[in-house]
Amino acid sequence: MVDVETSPVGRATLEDVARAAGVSVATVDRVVNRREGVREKTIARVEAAVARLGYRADPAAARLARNQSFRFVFILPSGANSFMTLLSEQVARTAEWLAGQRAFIDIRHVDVFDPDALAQALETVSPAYHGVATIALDHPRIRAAIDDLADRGIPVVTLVSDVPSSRRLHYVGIDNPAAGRTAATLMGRFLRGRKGAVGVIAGSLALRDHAERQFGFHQVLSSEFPDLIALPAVEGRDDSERTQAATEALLARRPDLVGIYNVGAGNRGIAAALKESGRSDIVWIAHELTVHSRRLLLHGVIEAIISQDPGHEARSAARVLLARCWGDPILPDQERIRIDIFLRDNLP
Amino acid sequence: MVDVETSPVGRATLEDVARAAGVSVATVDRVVNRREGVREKTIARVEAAVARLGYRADPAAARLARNQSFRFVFILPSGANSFMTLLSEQVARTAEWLAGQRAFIDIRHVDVFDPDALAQALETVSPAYHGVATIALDHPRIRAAIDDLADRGIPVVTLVSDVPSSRRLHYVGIDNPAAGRTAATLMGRFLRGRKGAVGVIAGSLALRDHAERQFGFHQVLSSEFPDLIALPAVEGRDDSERTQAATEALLARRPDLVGIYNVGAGNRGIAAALKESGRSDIVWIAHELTVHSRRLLLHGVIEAIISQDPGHEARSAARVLLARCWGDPILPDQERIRIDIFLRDNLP
DNA sequence: CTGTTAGCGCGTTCAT
DNA sequence: ATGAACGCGCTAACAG
Repeated sequence: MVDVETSPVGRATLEDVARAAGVSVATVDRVVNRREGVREKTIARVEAAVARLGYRADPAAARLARNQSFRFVFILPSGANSFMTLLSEQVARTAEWLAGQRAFIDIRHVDVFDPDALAQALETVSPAYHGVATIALDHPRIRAAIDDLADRGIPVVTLVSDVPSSRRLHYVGIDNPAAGRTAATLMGRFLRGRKGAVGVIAGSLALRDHAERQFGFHQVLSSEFPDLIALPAVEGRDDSERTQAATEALLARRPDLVGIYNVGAGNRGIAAALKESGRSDIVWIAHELTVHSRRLLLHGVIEAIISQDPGHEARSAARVLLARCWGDPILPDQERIRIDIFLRDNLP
Repeated sequence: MVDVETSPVGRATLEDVARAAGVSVATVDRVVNRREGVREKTIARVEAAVARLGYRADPAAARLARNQSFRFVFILPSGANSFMTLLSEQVARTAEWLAGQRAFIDIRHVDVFDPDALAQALETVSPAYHGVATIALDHPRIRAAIDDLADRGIPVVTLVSDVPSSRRLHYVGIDNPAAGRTAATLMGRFLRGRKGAVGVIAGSLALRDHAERQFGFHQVLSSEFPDLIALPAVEGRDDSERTQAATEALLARRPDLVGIYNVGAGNRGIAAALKESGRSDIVWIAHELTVHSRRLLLHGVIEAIISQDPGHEARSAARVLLARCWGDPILPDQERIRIDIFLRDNLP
């Protein structure tokens, strides 16, 4: 019981510092918050007192005194697959939480496959908002709309899928090429000793996250697992029926199919096609933990799920926006969204 | 751009409610905080006003007015392997964060392999503390010490390794049997088509987390992968040298060894033994992402790492303790510690 | 340049 | 059973 790190209890207040430095609270406030109009000498005196007393501002009191509130708008896809529904729910929860921090979230839904609709939504964001979070398409008009908001002083956070060339404040989501590589490594390892083709299904390669995953997957599979051939991606529009049709075509075309990597949604369609075909030895890796993918994983139909935590993402987007409004720094560690791998054994 | 969920901006205050209900703020406060001494009729009137205005207390103002601060003590192992060092760092960071919430953390270090030292540390916790977090041993004297603290009104949170039969407030850590099962599934899948023995190395089976992981691993490996034989666990005391010796003995004893599952620390010892033996085809799965295990994973020596996020654990323990002090509910979703799987592709 | 002071929304006496 | 008033630590407007 040596080595006891003890923290001073009972913190110093602005007034304590003022007294110690022989100045008024207003001056201390100016120094602490780096405002204009204080002599160098006074600054030094105050800073010495701050250091000596170990003063740290009480954020609760500051927030109360500042008495501002903020409004953010989250623009989410309306074509609600299970993952997007989860995300919307988590945004709603986050909104409740935020209300306690004097910040408020409005939610708007737009068609994610329609760049014009999204662009228009972004272009018409009311100046009453202090921040925007959205699942963006990487498209020139969207990029312009984001840059425009930035010019108007409204920070934009991209969620789930990034627009790297834009002036968005921050991207909240996983590293999608890495997610694709992760899927490829799992696929290759799970298929050890087998030869054949691996099908890749995406919602749309116009979606940056899907394209990036696909890219990472092909990269690793072709370089590390020469016995496996990753097929060019087919598109299922994140929709069960179309995905089922695409899978059926794939199964018919490739009798040598040993694996399927689904980059997007529509897992129920794949399950149906697979069941119907009777091919039970196909290793299937999917994205996003939802009620459906979870069930398929538990039944051994899906072998692994690569996922991202929608709750973490919603909270992170809100924290980043809020930090920006308060001028606080963000903690990159806490905001980093992990690439989760779920097997049936480590399901939450 | 239909479907716009708009939240009311500009929240109602206690005073607004008081005015609306025709009473004073003190009375509203009594009703809202469920204090004694208000007539049924008045309560009803106030609650109606609360509902009508959608009043929600401002936690910042409440904390400020209450003007209390709390002290917690974290009792951590002194035998610092890399993971424990990471955890200590994260606890220190959390302490900084907490200071902003008017709560303070002291850190104590004790020998984790000595139940008496830990028990004594717990038994002598000063009544000045409002909560304790510790990596506990599951041992009668420890259990008694925890229950004792609970009797004294000091809540205890167990970290990383649980003491389920005690009256601890909460366990912050992963589901260890599930972690073991996860390791087994990965091991079995990665070894598809191969036959042989799989070695299991633990720090000590007296540590509940290690024993549970070992249990889960054996359970799944024996039931799902009949070609693989999980050997009884050998102990390495979470120490590199002893772990190296144990691994060398294992390698010598079992020429049919195809896999190693290390439940605890000491990975550098295993790496040394493996290198020296020249057996490069052994699938090795380890626990906890540290600088060492990370390097081994990147070099392809370790195939997968099962991990838990020490930053999340430290913050979670603090949040749970704080929530208890404030009488706030905890959000199980946010406090659940995930079983992370890292391959070289999804490293943070 | 620096000091004084009135709130911010809620908790908590102390009166009534 | 209810109300008035002060204080928590900080910000901001104004005074000097």
